[in-house]
Amino acid sequence: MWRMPKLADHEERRALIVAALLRIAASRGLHAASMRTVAAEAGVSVSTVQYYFHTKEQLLFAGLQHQAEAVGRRIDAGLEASATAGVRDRLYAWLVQLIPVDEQQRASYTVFAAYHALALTDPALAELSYTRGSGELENVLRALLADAQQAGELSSARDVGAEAGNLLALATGLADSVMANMRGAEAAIALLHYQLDQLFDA
Amino acid sequence: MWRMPKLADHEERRALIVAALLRIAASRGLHAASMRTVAAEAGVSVSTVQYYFHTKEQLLFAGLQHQAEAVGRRIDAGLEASATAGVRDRLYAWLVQLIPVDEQQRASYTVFAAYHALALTDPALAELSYTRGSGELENVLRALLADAQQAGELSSARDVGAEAGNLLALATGLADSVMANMRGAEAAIALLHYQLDQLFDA
DNA sequence: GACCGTACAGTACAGTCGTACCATCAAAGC
DNA sequence: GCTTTGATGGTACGACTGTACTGTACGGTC
Repeated sequence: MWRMPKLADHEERRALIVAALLRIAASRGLHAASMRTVAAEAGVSVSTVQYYFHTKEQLLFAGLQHQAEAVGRRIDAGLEASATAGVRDRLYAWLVQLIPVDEQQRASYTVFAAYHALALTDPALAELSYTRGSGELENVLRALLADAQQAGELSSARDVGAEAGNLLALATGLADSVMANMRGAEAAIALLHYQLDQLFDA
Repeated sequence: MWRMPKLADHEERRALIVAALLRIAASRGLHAASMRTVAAEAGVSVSTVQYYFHTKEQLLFAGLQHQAEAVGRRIDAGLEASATAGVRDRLYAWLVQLIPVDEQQRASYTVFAAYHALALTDPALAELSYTRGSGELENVLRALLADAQQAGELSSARDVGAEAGNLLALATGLADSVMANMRGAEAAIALLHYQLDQLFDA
């Protein structure tokens, strides 16, 4: 039996365990993520999970934090990849990251939905998930729209604040509809394109 | 001690227990709804809950069904109340029902979110919640928009199918943002009005 | 008035939960 | 080489879970 080197990398071990937690949450639901199932999925003992996350609450918090950071990174990456494009395309590149197109993004959304539901009845979780950067997303959109307006791409009659809020809500709602199997991801993306056309062509 | 009359009204007793389940789900979360807590909340014994819902799964299903019917009734009522108004106002009356404005609607949304999250990892629940009337909502919207187009209230350049989908997604996303404390219900309603203005004034 | 089915209450059981505790084993410091 | 300490496994405990089983009081039927 191979043994861990003595002074373990705490960051790495915590990441290993959190990854196991998120895999279980995505496949079997957050309610199925117990100390024992997470430990088994990570290939360690329950004591090891306890060692790095003293209580289950801390483990759950770490899972949410990890998830939020991963989503944030993905969105930023999408925006940077289109840094040289026009504002409309940059807006699209940003918003389309919210639509679950592949299995990984569906898994990500599933975990997020579970935490979201939990936060609605758990004040501690709510604070962790909402105060942290929920309004930031809208600010990024607002800045992009303001750029478009200054560049003359967007009619000055539009309210950038309202448009930013509505675009974010639209993308969120479309993501919901895809997860609920109301339509495919391609259909949701087509609807997103349609809305951006209405916004920029008028 | 007062006793139940012998031949009990099954509909009524089931409704009593389901109501207790939904109260717990809204206040403490669906994970806190066990056979014992539901029984205690309903003021009956665990055996009584078992008697009317043989398994916990059946109880959960009944809870979702009850919730879906309640929401459906509320939306229909909002639409009927504005039956004599113009299409734009009817559209608004319909969509605004999705925004959680009072504590009861917040509770309703909390329960729905919990079931939604559960359904993402439970095929049986998913079938019950999605195949049943998720596309119907969009059809109602589409019909309203088609009416508006025929009446000349809405530009014929608009794609009623896309607009219906996007309006529903927008309302869903706005409801999300209100629940996440990103903004108040009034702000969400203002955004909804803004979008309808864009749709009908252009 | 005997009998049967309905509508409960109480309880027991096997399993899982989070967590606390103890043992161990390898590396580091002296 | 011995001791200390970081990292881990194993296990036990009390609480809680869903469900099965048993008992029993009442209403309706004959």
